[in-house]
Amino acid sequence: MSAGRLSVIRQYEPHEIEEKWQAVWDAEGLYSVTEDSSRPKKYVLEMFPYPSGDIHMGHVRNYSIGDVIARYFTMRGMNVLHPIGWDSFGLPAENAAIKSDSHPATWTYANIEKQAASFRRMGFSYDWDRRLASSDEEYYRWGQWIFVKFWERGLVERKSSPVNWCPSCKTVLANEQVINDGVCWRCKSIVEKRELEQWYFKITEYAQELLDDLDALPGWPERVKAMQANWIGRSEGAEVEFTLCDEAGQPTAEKITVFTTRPDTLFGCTFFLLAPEHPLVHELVHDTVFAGPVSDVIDRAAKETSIDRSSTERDRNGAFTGRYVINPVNGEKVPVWVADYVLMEYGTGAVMAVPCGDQRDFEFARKYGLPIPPVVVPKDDPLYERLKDETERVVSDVDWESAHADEGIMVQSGSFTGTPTGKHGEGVTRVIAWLEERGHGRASINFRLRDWLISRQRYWGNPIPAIHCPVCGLVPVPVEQLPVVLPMDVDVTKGETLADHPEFYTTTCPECGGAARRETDTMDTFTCSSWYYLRYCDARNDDAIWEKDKADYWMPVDQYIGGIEHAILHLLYSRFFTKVFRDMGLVEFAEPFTNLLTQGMVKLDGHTMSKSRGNVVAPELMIERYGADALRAYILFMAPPDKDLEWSQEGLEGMYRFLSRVWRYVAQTAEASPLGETDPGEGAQALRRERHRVVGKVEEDIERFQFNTALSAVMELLNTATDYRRAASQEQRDVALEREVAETLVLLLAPYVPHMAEELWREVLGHDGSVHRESWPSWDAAAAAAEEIEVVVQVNGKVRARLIVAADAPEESVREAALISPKVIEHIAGKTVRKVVIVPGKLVSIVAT
RNA sequence: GCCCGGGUGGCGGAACAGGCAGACGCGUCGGUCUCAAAAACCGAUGAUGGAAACAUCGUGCGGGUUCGAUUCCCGCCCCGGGCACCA
Repeated sequence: MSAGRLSVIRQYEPHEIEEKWQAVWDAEGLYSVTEDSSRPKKYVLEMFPYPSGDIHMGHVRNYSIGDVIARYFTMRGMNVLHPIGWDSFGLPAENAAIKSDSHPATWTYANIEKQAASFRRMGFSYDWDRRLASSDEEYYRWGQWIFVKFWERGLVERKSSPVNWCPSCKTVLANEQVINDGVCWRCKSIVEKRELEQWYFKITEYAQELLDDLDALPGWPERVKAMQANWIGRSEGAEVEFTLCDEAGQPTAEKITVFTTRPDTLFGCTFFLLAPEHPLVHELVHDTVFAGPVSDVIDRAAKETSIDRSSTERDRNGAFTGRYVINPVNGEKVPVWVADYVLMEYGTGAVMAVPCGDQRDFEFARKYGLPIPPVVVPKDDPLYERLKDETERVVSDVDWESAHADEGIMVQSGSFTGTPTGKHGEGVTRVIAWLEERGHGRASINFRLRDWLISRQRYWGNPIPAIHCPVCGLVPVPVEQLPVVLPMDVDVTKGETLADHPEFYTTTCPECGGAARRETDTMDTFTCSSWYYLRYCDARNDDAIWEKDKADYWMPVDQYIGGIEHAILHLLYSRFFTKVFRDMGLVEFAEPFTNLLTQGMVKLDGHTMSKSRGNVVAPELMIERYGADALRAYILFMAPPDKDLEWSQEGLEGMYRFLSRVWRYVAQTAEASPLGETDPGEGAQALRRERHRVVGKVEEDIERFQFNTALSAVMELLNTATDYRRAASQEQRDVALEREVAETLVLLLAPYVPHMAEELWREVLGHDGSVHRESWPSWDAAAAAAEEIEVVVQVNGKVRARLIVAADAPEESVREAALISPKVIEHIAGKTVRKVVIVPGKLVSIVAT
């Protein structure tokens, strides 16, 4: 094209420009921000990375999404905070140190530098002044401060209970960190149960609010909210107290409380169950003939892994303890059994068994020959007619195949007989009222959520600031003595932890001054990531965790971007921290992340890229070949951000080709004589319309995160522009319009391909300032609208003709034009037109029979 | 079992809010340029039939609503994810 042109147009060479602009932006401080009350703020944040080594495609995708959003908001006139840091405590550093015979810190900080360099090469618009690493003393000291403050608020607890132990990581794990039926979230080993004394954050105190406030997060994916709601697992029901009897059946002073969602079925409780781990079990059977069989059940349960325990079709085992409890509703003596399907972790570890209404109890009753008296029957069951007026128990067994857990009518249930009932039925309310009046129970809510186990028996983490004093007990390290510095002379290659370092743990009690021992466990790394987004607001503050005004200016995060794998880990913990901070008066809001985008995975051949599978495509290699800009644009072009995508090298080449075409178009436009006449022709008008339409489209698409279709629209604009240039003669070209189109292309692409856009803007188009300080191009809906439009004509639902009509043509004339078009006449020949539907500006639908 | 997603050409994907299914890109095929190739550019590309005009079919399956359904409703199938012996 443009044959005979004398000057040589520069080609698109990403490597000649990318590093150059990265250095310029740094020097100009382009992405440093401060609070500015005159402009609306936006806080755009991607989940900070673990410094695992080289960056991978998942990073490229995550951070490219955030970068486009941040740059777009900046162009829209917002004051945008877009920080980066590293989640740099954690086990992989210890493992790597052992392998390479070095120190976790060496490995960690080397990786941080490596990743930071990669992020710079990608051209991400971070405010590097706010950079942080959670393993820095200036950071983790505030994590310890949080621990002490939580302690003051009664949110820290040290207790003994059955916990998850990962034999490979050699540490305990929180419930949230045990995934897929009992494997460690990090190393995928099968987790064991151990009874250990550990540190907890009392997240359960916030269970209700964590659940309720999900409704206040319309900007979160439904999927994530559903997962959190599931995890919190709220159940409504009642606590019921059963009095324990002695061997002779005489009531004792001891009461055992159970939680049930179906207090309306109390009359059908024919046995009572305790979890094998229940503290009372041993005492009940001690020195009796029942001790042997009960121990068998306990031993068997203890040997099972969580995998066995959760397998569905599983035999239920139990043993009678020889003891009884009294059913409060009818005074009946009910045998107490130990059963392996009762979980110590849920409710009180004791269950009232109602075999007619619960499938597990039903199966257990059948196996051990226990009675199954029906107490809730559906009206269509033959038992209903027989029992509908029976208040006393006359039937003690059913011929059912399974338990009846659905709605029905209460029978054999004393004064409640005849009451309709079910999960939320009238019977439930009435029985609860009855129990409350007599002091046998109360309405109650139970949560599946457990307290957050935060102690870890590993070196490379934030030391728990607590002291064990033989006199004063557990004492927090006073805040003015913080931080408890993690010593660097621990040799993890020899398997050492803080517990092997007397220099570390030997101390004095801050209360009594006596000899004491420092806590040697470190905190779960998820405690570090639960508040980093707040620290970015005031990252260099040495006097306070953050200045409240700064946090209140920037927070909450307007757009958070990260992987779905944190749906109930990091995202739940961070919500909890934020609510506590609010109660402490540190912030004014209750939720940290207003909008959440969970990006999909990057796959190759249908599998996630992984070193072990050997299907990793290295981003660095792609940058070398095609430049960071093409990589950024391409990873966004492949699919909407929340969907998984399949990597394709050919596709990346296509993106590079597109960028080269943009480059050529802009370069040729910049060279063209600006003296061209204004071209009133249809081609120029169409191009002008397309320019306006595309700006509007790209704007709309970015705002709903459809980066793929936004880029498609830019491609369409380029296609229209090159078509126009080819079709228009040299003399008639509207060079001013082409210049406008070229600048528009550069501005629209600036968030995606920041280096190329900058080079074209400053060096090729000759502007003084950075394209990244420019405003988003304006557009006008009227200018985007065509004067003439194509209207489709359907006859009986099939497209038979197309009409070109004026955009403002009245319906009646469109109707006439449709009915007289030759194709339509052909298809309605011999038929009667029954109906004509006109959709303005779109189509005419003719019904003829 | 319960709760979320999803199913559209050879491939990635598009279709705002019931209105031309397949935008845009990849791949493939054909062409221009070239001694030749690469690059670049131009054109074709859902399936079937046809030389073509065109016709019929087509968004997981079966129904329904509607002038008109990828879109709404009912009933299924398949795939992915979460929870699950939770009382």
